[in-house]
Amino acid sequence: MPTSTVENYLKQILIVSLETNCPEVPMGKVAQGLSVTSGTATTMIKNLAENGWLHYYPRRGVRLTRKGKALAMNMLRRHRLLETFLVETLGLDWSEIHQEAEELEHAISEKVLEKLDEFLGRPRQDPHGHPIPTRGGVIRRSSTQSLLSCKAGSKVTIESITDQESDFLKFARKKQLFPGQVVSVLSHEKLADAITLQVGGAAP
Amino acid sequence: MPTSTVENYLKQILIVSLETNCPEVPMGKVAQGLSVTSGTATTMIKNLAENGWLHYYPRRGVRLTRKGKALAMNMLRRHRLLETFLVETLGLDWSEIHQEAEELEHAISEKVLEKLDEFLGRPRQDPHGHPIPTRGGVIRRSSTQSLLSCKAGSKVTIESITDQESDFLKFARKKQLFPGQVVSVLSHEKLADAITLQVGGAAP
DNA sequence: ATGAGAACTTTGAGCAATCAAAGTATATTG
DNA sequence: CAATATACTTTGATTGCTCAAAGTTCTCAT
Repeated sequence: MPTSTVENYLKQILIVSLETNCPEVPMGKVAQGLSVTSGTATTMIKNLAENGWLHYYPRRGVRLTRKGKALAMNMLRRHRLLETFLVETLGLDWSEIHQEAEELEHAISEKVLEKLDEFLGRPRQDPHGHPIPTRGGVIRRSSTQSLLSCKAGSKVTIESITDQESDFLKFARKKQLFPGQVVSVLSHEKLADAITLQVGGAAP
Repeated sequence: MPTSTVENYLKQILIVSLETNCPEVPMGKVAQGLSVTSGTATTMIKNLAENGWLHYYPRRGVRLTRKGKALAMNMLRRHRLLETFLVETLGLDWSEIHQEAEELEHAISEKVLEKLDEFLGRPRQDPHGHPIPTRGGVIRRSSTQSLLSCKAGSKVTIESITDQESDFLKFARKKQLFPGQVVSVLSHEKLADAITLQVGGAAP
């Protein structure tokens, strides 16, 4: 039985590799994403490599094995199903579910998870718009692109919100930025790493 | 924040003190109930005493402080609400919910617990017939007595099933022993620590 | 009241996860 | 190419929880 620490490391690595579209993840991203010192990450990663969860390429990074990826996908499934449950069934706020699911995902058994999936009607997406992996660990590759890479003047539909930070989510909700919403890209401020949007279907 | 180990120790002590109707619980019961060696229990208990969760009377036992009892009651509430959810909402089997709730109870936040309570319609009892403590930590003192203490010939209603062991619960269900069921006590076999029952409302 | 056994405590050790700080390799840049 | 900055690893220590085994205290029956 992997500890919940193991589960967290593997999930974090999977998330980064999905985000960057690259299976090899640098140590820095691991440590940062888990809020541990880089020394801690190195020690832990060597341990995970010894147990066959991933390959470790010193000073380069880390890559999940088949076994490691399977577990990480399962964690993502747990997390996203739980988030769906918390919003759909219990009516919790969009901005507060991430932390809750983060805890529960380590405690829920496969059996309860399946019942929950059934109860929720086997949803495909979580409340953020992210795809929920199947029991077999398959995830629908989404063809989304970052808003930052959309040309000024284009009109797009928000598919998902990647940032899970509570304050950002509150901001997003206040500005009516959620999955399904249509926005127009007015202009880019490359220097400020920002863009200006117009929300809703109206022309710019 | 208490660790889940702390939560488990306190809950176990509360359960024994409720069962025996005595606030002071001997070390042996603690170690046994948690499946740890007696040495481990001693070490841990001293630590809990230092942190104000309980009073420790060496070679005599242990007694929860107000603070300790509050947390323990809260754990019982979590456990029983979760069991109710697992049976009522997800349709899990009576005999398998204890272990599931045992894990989840440490991961669920106060906020989610309240939403769950609301969702379930603020139930008073769990599927075993045990009372669910209120948010304030109050428990309805049940006036039940053990079947073993019922006179032969008497006819009683089962209020709750105390033993949570999965095999016993399967047996109980097969024999139709569940909360609400009416049984007649036919005879006592004191030596075998057993009784003979007739199930259902029919006269003996 | 004493000696055996039960119940409990102490001691020494290990494991998993963490940090701070010192050390090493690699990349960047003048 | 050398100097420096960045990224990563090593080392030594700590914390929380656990066990096995040795030691202590208490109880109770003879």
